Amino acid sequence: MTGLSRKQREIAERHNHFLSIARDLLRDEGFHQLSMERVAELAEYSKGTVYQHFNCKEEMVGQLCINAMQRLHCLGQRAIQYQGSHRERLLAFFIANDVFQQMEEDAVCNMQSYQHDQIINKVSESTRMRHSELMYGIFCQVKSIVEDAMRDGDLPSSHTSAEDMVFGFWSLNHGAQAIRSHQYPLEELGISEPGAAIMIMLQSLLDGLGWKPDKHPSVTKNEHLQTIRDALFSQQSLPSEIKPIPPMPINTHQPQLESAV
Amino acid sequence: MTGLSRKQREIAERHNHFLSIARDLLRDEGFHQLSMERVAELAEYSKGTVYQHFNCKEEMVGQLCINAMQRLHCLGQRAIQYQGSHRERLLAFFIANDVFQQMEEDAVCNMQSYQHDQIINKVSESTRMRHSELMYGIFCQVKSIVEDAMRDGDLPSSHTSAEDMVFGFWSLNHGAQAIRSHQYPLEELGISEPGAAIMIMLQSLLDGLGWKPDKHPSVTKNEHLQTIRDALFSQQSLPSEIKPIPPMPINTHQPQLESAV
DNA sequence: TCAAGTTTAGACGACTTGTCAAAATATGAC
DNA sequence: GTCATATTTTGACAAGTCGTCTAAACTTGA
Repeated sequence: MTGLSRKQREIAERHNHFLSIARDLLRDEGFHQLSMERVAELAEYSKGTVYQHFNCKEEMVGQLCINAMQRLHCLGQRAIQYQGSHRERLLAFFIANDVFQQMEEDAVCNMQSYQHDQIINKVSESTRMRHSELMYGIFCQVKSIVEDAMRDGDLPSSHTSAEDMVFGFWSLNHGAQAIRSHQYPLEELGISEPGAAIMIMLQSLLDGLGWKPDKHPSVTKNEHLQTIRDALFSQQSLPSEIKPIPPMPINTHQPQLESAV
Repeated sequence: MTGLSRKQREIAERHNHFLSIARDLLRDEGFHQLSMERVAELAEYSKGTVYQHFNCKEEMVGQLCINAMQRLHCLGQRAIQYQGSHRERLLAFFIANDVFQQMEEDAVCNMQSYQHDQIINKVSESTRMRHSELMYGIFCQVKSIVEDAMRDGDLPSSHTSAEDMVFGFWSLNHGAQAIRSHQYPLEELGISEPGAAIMIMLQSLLDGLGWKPDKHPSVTKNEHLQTIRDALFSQQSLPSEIKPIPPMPINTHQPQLESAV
C-alpha cells in the first residue's frame, strides 16, 4: 500500500494538487478559462511539468470525472448495503445520488462535460477504460438490487428484463441530475423540490412495476426517506474518507502506480 | 411574410447555409474541428463575413440547438394534438422524442452540447432567451396533457403537482436521450431496444400514478404504439416542412428580421 | 565531489479566435 | 452611363492557447 517511494508519493501528491486546482478553476470560471498554463501557475510549476501528468486539458477533466464517479460509486455501495427491503435499497441509491448532487454540484457537471465529444475523444485510452468500468460498476449496483428483488419475489416476473428496468432508473436519475445541473429556473416552473419530486416519481414507477410496496403509510413517507438518508450519509463520515484515484503513470517507462481503491 | 427585401433574403439564405455547413462539420468531425475559418472556406466566403452572422463559434452551435428544439417542438405539437386519450397523447409525445432521436441523432447531441458552460456562457442574449422560451414551450406541452388528464379524471388527484409529474417525465425522457446519445454499448449491457424499454417504463410510471389505463391488452401494446407512431409521423410529411429559425440581425443597425415561425 | 540519470522550465511553432481598416461592391441621383 | 455615397467583404493582424522539445537544474549514489 505504502510501497511507493518518496518520489512516487511526491508525484502522486502533485498530481492530485493539479487536479484540485483544475477542479477549482473549472467550478469558478468554467471550462474555457481552464488552461494548462493557468494550472501550472497556480501550482507554482511550469507548463511542461503539468504536461507530464496530463496529455491535454481534456485529460484533466476526464480524470476529475473519474474521481467523481468513484465517489459516487462509493455512495452507491453504501446504498445497496442498506439494511432494509430491496425497495428501500433502491430508494437509498437514489437518495445517494441526490446527496451527491447537492454536495458536489460541480462534480456532477464534470461528469456531464466528460461526454462532450471534445473531451471524450481526446482523453487517454486508460481513462476511457476506467470510465467505462465505473459506469458499468454503477450499472451493476442497480442491477443487483433489481435482481435481488426479482429473486425474492418483491418484483413479479414480467416481460421486462432487469436490464431494461435498470435503464429506466438510470434514465430517470441521469435526466434529473442533468436538468438540475443546468441552470433552468425550476422554481419558476413550479418545481420547488426537484429531488423530492423524483423520489415520488420513482415510488410511482416502482408501484407501477408491481414492486412490493414498503410498509410505511404515505403520510410518513418523507420521514421514511429522511431516515434512510440519515442512516446512510451522516455528515461526519462523508467526503474525506473517499480517496481520489491514483495518478496516471508518468512518461512511459514508469510502472502504473498501484490502485488506491 | 415575404416582406423581406432581396438583400435580406440573401442574407437569411447565407445564414442558413453557414448553419448547415456547421452542422455537417459538427456531425462529421466534432466540435473541436469546427472553426470559423473552416465554415467560411466551405461556404466560399471569408471569415469576416461569417463573423457578421455569428459572434463566435459557440453562437453557431447555440443556433443549431435552437433550430433543433424548434423541430422537436413541432413534433411535440403533433403529439399533443393526437386524437386519442390523454394517455395516448403522452405516449405520442414520448414517441415523438424517440423519432427525433433516431432521425436527428446529431441534433440531439447539439442540444446537449448547448448546456456545456463553454457554449451557454458565450451565446448571445437573444439566443439564450429563445432557448428558454422553447424549453418552456416544450415543458408546457407536456404540462397541458397532464392538466387535461387531471381535469378529465384520467388521473386521480394526489399530493403530486402537475409540474412535479412533468419534471419526472422530462427527466425520464431527457436521461434516456442523453444516455442514448453517448456511446455506451447499451447492447452489451443487455439493453437491446432502449426506446422500447423507456416506453415500458413510462407505461409503468403512468400505472403507478393511477393514470387511467388504455384499453389495449398488453399483447397488442407494441402494435398500439406503432399505430400512434404511424399516425403521427408518416414518413413523407416530416422534416422538409419544418422551417429553420430566421437569422439573427446583422450588426446592430439592422432591425431584427421577422420570425418565420 | 562528480558523473549519470531524471525532472523541470519556458522558448517555440502551429493554430484559432475575433478585430479592423482597406478594398470591393452595390445603390441611386443625375 | 457616371459618379458619389453607403454597404459589404476581405484577409492581415494581434492576442492567446496548445503541445513539443531542448537546455538547464536538480537528484542520486559511488
